[in-house]
Amino acid sequence: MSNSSEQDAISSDLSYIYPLGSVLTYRLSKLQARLNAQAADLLRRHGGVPLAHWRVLLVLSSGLATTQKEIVELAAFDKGQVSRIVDRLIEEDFLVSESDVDDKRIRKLKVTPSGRQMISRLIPLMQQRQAHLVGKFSEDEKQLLFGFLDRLDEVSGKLSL
Amino acid sequence: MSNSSEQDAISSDLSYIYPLGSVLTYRLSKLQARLNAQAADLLRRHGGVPLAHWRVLLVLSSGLATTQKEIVELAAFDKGQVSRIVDRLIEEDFLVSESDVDDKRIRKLKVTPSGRQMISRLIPLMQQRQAHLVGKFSEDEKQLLFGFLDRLDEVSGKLSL
DNA sequence: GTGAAACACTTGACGTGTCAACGAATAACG
DNA sequence: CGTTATTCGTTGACACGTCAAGTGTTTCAC
Repeated sequence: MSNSSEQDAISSDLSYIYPLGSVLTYRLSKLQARLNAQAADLLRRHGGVPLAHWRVLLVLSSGLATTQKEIVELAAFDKGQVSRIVDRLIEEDFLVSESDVDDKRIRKLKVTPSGRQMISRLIPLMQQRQAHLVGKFSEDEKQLLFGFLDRLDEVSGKLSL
Repeated sequence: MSNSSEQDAISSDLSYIYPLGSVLTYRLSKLQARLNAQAADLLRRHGGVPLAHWRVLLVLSSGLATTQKEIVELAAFDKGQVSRIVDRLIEEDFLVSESDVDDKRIRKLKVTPSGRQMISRLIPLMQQRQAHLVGKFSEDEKQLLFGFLDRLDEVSGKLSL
């Protein structure tokens, strides 16, 4: 039943990570996974699109972005991913694109009626979900939570270790 | 400059999501991405393995798991992913497996000296990182933060919408 | 025993996310 | 002007994550 001394040394070094539930990054990772699954499930069951497609469509439909660059800036998505997702959304007739008159690099994007219809159908659900998620938090608690997230954002940059 | 009335209707429905930074799931998603990138970068720069491989290796090296099933249960990873990662770790000589004598379905896993050496080298870094992340939080704040995460876990299950 | 169910793991398919190299077009500078 | 730099977008490569179907093994009920 005895480990080698080598193994013992490592085990004791590691003891601090157990239970895993007390490691922040682990907790966040799991929570995130569950929230994504919840959203994806909701979208799928209601005949919607994959989650990432939904997020792109949502930004576009808001009117705050009409090009891929703007989507990338607004939502901090990867431009490669956005490029591919836009392709898919066009194939599925949720978007159309036309090249800009002044700048031929740019694809001007527009939500089609079909896309708009789907968004209208799903938005109430997503609103209900948001309410469900933060509904039990008081204003003060929300403030506190977002403050914590801000502080974690600050230390989540490059490390010089 | 005027949108169609259809589009206006949707835009106003969506107005609540801007700025995106105030949407919880968006904030968590971005934070998570940054934290993962930070960890992955740290591991890569120090000649380590990909993040998911590291997590599997860490659980195994703790001695709390010796089979894939146990890893999956302890860390809530996907069993398919674990299967593939274990394959890779064996190829790279960080693990060895032998089939259980009593139950031929089971792969008993053991960290090799080579794997153990890499873990020992990286653990201090990862500890420093954890300290960096939560270092500026007081005990009370940590308590509060984890409490919030617990409450979010509770509402992140299946929705019947 | 023998067949059905449960189990440990594998595999395939797909979606998500990141990075880096690249092409085409435009902007900036001499 | 024309060269150089920058920008918008595309593409390839890979890691990560989830789900479901499939394989072989053991367990359990009968």
